[in-house]
Amino acid sequence: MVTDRSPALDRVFHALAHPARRAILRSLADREQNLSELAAPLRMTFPAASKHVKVLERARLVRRRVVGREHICRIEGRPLGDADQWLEQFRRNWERNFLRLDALLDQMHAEERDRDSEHPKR
Amino acid sequence: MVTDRSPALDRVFHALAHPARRAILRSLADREQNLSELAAPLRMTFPAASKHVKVLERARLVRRRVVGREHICRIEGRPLGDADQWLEQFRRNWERNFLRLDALLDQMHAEERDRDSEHPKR
DNA sequence: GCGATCTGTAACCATATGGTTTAATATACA
DNA sequence: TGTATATTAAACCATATGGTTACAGATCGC
Repeated sequence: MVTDRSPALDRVFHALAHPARRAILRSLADREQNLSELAAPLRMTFPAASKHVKVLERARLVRRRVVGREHICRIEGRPLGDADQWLEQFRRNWERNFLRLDALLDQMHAEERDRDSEHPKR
Repeated sequence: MVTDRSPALDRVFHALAHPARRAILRSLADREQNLSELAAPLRMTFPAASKHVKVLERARLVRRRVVGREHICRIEGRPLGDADQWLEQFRRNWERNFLRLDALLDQMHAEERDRDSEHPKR
């Protein structure tokens, strides 16, 4: 069971809530990249891009290793799976309740038909 | 194709990034509820809870209709599906690249074996 | 060693977020 | 008509966010 009270989930969804950070993730889906490579396509200064990577790291969506002067980043998939799982579980729950509502409506219609056949209008 | 630059997606993920808002959604998954009912279980003042509902509305995750003095809220599923879709597409992409990496490693190992068989060490 | 490169840190700014308290508005009810 | 109820709005506060510029450290290549 995925609870709503989860600082980890807070950080993951917050990390996903900015287009620059989603772009960084997408960029990293192809291959590992260092900070300069990640920052280049973003229309902002390097420090701003660096902060976005830090947000992704706090959410554990990205890990970095330092090689010489380069900081090489890669995606960590598990937290993304957590977000996925929350959404999927939620959606399932919700759809189940929709089905329940449908069943209720069917039942009401059936009862209505029963009443009509017992006490025909005509 | 889901793009990274999407204010709608920004709002959805941001809305999901707070435990109170996830709790509200979960509560609404069971049944429609007015603001007082939604606010009751949250450990915060009514106005604070009301603001959270507004955030969910801005993300189009929740719709309200006014009946007398009550504001009755229900979930709107489509934007949640968008988030789901982004995550799913992203995950698929990422896993595909992982498979590609596996294939590359297999290929490298195969070439290594070929070299070894052409030039045996012993 | 020296200059170019990759990154971090600090200081600053405007705005957003998440909460509070208090007051105002509209509706239901007796 | 008056009172309780459901909700919004306004004012305020502390902190976070997202961006900038300027500077400080490492480290690579010559």
